[in-house]
Amino acid sequence: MVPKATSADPALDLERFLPYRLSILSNTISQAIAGVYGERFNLNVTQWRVIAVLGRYPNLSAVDVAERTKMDKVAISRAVNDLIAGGRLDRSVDKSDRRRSVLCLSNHGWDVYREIAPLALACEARLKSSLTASECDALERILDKLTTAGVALLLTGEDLGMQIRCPGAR
Amino acid sequence: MVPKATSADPALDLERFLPYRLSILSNTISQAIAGVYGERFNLNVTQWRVIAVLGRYPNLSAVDVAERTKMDKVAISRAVNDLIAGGRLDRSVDKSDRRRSVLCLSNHGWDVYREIAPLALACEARLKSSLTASECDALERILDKLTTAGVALLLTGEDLGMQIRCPGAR
DNA sequence: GCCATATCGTTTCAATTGAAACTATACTGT
DNA sequence: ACAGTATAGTTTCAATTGAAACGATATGGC
Repeated sequence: MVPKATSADPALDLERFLPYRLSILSNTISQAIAGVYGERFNLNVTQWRVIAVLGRYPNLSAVDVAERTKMDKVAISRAVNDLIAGGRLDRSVDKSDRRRSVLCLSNHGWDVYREIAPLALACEARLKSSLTASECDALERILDKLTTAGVALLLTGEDLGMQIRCPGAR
Repeated sequence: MVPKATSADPALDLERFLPYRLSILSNTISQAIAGVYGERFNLNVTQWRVIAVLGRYPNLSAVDVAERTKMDKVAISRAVNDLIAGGRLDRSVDKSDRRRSVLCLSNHGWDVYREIAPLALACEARLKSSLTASECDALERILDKLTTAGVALLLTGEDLGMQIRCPGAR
């Protein structure tokens, strides 16, 4: 008959679990924004991010874009090729290092950027408008802190179990 | 030329863009936590979530689990079958509706749950420990508000710039 | 009872993904 | 100059994903 939380733990409730809630929130927002530009411009998330970063920082190489967007270089490679095929990106070869390509938005790409960027910012503004000004400030701080803590967890987290739990076990 | 922000927009800077930062944060944390249980228990994210929700709310059907975890029912179906194959889940048929299965953790599944749940909570605690108490409180509120706003954006957001149809299509 | 429609869970299939291998170019030390 | 190593970007291939079709069961209207 539906025991509540069987063992001694402080109840792991998925719907209150921070990592899970962040995942739901992030997916919901990404989907919403993708709905705004996806249909209209036929862009996927990776392609849009490439355009966004090149709109802000032109003349990056593919690896630069991958680092800035924190996305996989294979994904970037494919997105870049699709964008070039769609006439939204121009690629040239770096004179001083012929392995590197130099990417920048074409005129058409700039049109797309100038049309979508305000929409994206409007989405963000609408989300933030649900918060008070001080919550908005807090959010900035919190995101920075959590991201730092998350990266630390990623690097050192493997030994969480040994450190935190079960002195006798394992 | 390297224009800063070409048009009239207040500069869309990906690294400061809320939806993007949430995505990075969520991915970083998910990866970190997956590293904690993935290797040790050979579980993927979906399988772990199924175990988590069944540990908290036993005797759900597969569709119930899908709704609670907000994951795809195909993904749940596969995760459930893998977990049963691994002896971590028991399935029986609902007497009053023979389409429905009734899922609950096996003894082995409970062992896994009791071992991982504290680890997951420890991860969460470590993340939260980077925040002050009041930031922690604020985060709860903010996540609720943003999730609500995000869902609203998902449903109505298409007319942000102009009109686009179809809630739920595609 | 019988038909139409809805739901549960699985299977199929085509698209997406990423790790590893690969090509081409660059750098470093001798 | 050469060998060895490192980096940029692409291709390959196998695993993962999810939309749609599906079989089985259930429910509501008649």
